[in-house]
Amino acid sequence: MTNERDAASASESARSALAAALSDLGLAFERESIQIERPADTAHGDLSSNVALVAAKQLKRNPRELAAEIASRVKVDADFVARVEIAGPGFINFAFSHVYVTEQVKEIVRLGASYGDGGLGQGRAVQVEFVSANPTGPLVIVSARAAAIGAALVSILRKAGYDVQAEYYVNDAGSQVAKLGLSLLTRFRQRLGEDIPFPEEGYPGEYLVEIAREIPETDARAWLALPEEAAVTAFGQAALDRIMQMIQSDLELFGVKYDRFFRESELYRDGEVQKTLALLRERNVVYEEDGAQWFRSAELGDEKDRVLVRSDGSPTYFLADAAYHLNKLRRGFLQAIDLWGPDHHGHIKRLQSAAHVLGAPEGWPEVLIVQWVRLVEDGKVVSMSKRGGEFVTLRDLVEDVGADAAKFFFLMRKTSAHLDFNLTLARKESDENPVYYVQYAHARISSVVAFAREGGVDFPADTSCVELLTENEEVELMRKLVIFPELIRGAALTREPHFLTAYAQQLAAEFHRFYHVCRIVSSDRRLSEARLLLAEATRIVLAESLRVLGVSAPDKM
RNA sequence: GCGCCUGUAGCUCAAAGGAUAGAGCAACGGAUUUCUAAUCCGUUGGCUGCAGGUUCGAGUCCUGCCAGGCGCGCCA
Repeated sequence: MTNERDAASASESARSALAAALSDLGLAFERESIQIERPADTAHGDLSSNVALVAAKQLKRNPRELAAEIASRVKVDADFVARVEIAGPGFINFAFSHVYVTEQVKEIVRLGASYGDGGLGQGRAVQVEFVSANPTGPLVIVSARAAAIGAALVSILRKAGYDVQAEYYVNDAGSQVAKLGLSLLTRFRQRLGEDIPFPEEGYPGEYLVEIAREIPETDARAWLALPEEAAVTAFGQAALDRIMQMIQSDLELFGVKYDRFFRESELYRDGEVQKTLALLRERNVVYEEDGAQWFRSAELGDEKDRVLVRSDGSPTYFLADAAYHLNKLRRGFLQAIDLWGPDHHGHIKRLQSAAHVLGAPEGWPEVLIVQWVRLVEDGKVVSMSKRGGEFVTLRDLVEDVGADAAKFFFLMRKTSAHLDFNLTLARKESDENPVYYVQYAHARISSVVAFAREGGVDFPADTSCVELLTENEEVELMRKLVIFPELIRGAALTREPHFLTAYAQQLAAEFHRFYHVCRIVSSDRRLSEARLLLAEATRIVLAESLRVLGVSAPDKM
């Protein structure tokens, strides 16, 4: 632990105090079953427990009276808690002491970016696999959302203390490569002036015309001379390589980084697909029917049985996917999170049941469905398909609204919910746009710090002056700062980055309020230094919130 | 037909089973001799799709409807 006195330990302190009070009253209550939560309304204090409400039911007592009795016996650590109060139907509320809150401000300034780093993960390995779009064209909008969410999850989990690997699964095997090859082959022949129709099953996008223009003519002519199947394969590989380059440069443009691009073809090359099939056979979950080999997924909770090997002997995508996940498991990822599109939700059961048969825990891997995105412009839904069979791409979006706004907007909504992306709003560089609102707060602080230094006021070596921060706006801002470690923990546990977009906006709002009411650089030197420290603590937490969301924190705007 | 996701203010969305359901935008009215007005303050706005149930307590969990999206292939 980098920070022993963070808000989590404040909760622990409150829990211990309650447990002692309960046992004082002769009530047997398991310590872990005492719930401590953070009230939605800050008027209800900083921490709250419903233990009296729960106990009252069992004891058939009046909850408020019981709460009063418990509260009167609570002995709290004054370094953490200033007041204990009864409220509502019988909640016991704790208010942080001023000492605790101001100590946290010092702590934030001392720790810098590592404030909020948590021990939740305890260094455990987690893999997050996201986007993994088929390499048959540029990344489209739903992939952009998955990229934003996946990258944010990776950062959040890392901050929460997990050893995280970000991976992209490249489907570079199977029938689509042949389709892609045939498409490029046709485009190349068209480039040579042949008047031939484009295959109906092909990928009609303009990008293949461009690739057909870019590939060296001598190479391509040599491929054309090969037998048809070999020719299609050669063109397919060429298309695949170029498209993966496009995808990687799109991701780079978006500021999303991976630790590994895992190719499906590796699984075939290393015989892992066949080995996986053999393992499933050993477990007696495979049978043959109509010349195909089936997985008994219906017995394992799926709607029906699924084909592993087709009657023509070729393995299905599902078998390869099972092999891929066995590979993940063997790489030691006891936690694996897959982000999939909503059109794949029907695959969750079959994959989890196959993985379970192969030795994974139940419910492994965790699959998060990233719901569809609709683009809205001037109040109307924008069609995602453009001329020539192309779709609005990640690159189009980034060029339109910028990577910061795109990411922030994608992360404002919970992952499982449909998202209407308001292009008109995202384009605006004004106060209506939440991402600028947050970034502006950061820039404003940087500017004020610079101003203060010019005037000879700097961060003091002796930080005890923060005790002077007693104005309402100062206290509210500090209370917002100290919950940051919990937010990281919560976002990591629920796998929901949108907690942090909401938090960043709230924190920015608290700062702006504080700034408006409390002049930072004034003739009172000690107070100026104290406020400068508070501003800096805010800047640190804002910057860190934005960093895990993948959004830049500018010093000037 | 079956399965998954969604339904909250005019719009976009929060609320990890808790207290009077909150923000932003939009609309209207205010605030600056001062460190960034891309800011702040205020007002208006709600039968949380409908009906039951579980619970001390339900927007949240369960059941049934209604509406929208997606899926239900020896495609990936």
